[in-house]
Amino acid sequence: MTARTKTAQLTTTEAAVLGLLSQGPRSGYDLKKAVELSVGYFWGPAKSQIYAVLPRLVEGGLASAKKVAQDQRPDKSVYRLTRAGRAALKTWIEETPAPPDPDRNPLLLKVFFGDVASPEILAGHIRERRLEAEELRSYLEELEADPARDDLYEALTRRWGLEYAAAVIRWAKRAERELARRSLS
Amino acid sequence: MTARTKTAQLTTTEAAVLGLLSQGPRSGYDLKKAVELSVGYFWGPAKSQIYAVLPRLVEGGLASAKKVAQDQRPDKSVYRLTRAGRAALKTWIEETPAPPDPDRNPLLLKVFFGDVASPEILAGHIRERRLEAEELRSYLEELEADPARDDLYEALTRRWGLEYAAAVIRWAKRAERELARRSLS
DNA sequence: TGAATCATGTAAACAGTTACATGATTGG
DNA sequence: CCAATCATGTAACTGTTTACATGATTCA
Repeated sequence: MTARTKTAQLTTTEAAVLGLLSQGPRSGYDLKKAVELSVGYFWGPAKSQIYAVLPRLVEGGLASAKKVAQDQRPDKSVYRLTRAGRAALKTWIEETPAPPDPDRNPLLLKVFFGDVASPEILAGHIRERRLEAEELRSYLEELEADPARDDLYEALTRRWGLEYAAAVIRWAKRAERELARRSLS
Repeated sequence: MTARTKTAQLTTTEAAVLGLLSQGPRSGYDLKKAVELSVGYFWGPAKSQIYAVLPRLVEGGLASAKKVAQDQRPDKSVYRLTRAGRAALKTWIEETPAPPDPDRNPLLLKVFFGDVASPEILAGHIRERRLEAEELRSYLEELEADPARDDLYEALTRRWGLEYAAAVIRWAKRAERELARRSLS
């Protein structure tokens, strides 16, 4: 009675890996790269976890592994999505409830208790967050210009990123201004 | 050589609890309530964790505990921020780097791999996220109307919430529209 | 020569959640 | 009478991260 992995639902990272495998077979190493280039800004697991997840998927029949010998490169294992894997991904997308958002936001916690600290330093943290958002924005705008990427679902995620970045930037600018005023008085 | 807790830096939940204690002494139970009414929408630890954190803070000298006997109510322990606690909170706010944002967003992962699933169901998930955001918005707008709450730092966090909610709503409306179109074809 | 890339993993720790446990008092 | 509130905690688990480990090859 080795029933177990059967209906056990996926972790988010497992789902992310299945999702990436749905775009084609990849090794753990490839997956790590693929994460950085696509879902990285809203889902970025450590590489050790990718390697931990893969055998679990194989065990559950959601992916298959094939050892590929290479010369002048270390051997690698290439993983491929199975039909069961695709079905599991579909179920995860459709049925697993996504936790409500906004979730945990440590920066906001700093702001909320900001009167305990120096307004200048706090403004510095906010400024850094704004710079990050500005970088994200230009990265996403570059992607947007690329005509190879006009898939609806990619566009939707990208536009969330842009919407989010715009919100951060607008908020941060105002907050920086007001904290600067507070510093003076 | 029992050096240990000294410079060990705070977890985010510890910082959150110290922050709430900076507003006055409270019991674990009070803290749980206070979380819900203030930082709850961007930091909401389980009550079991609040109870776990409190003795740790006392051990580290960041808070002090006093048992209060009550009649017709269970006894309680009331915690008070110490001077060291306030200093630790300040250090956390000023020096602990906040992880970059956007962070983990499972809904976005669903959208990104959306072509594996049904557009109607996906649109449903997005709609739910929008409804959550609309609720958050009206909650925060209510707070904004309350003249007792015109503290700068509270206002800054509240405005982030409003900015965020607006971004979600705008994004979701468009996404829902486009997915509906996709469903038809 | 030395850093970066390719390639895979293990071990230990960590922050946090869920479920479980108990029991009195108040208010509808 | 029953649900909610008051009040505190433990035990088990989960998902994830960080640090450690190894070693070949390519390129500046």
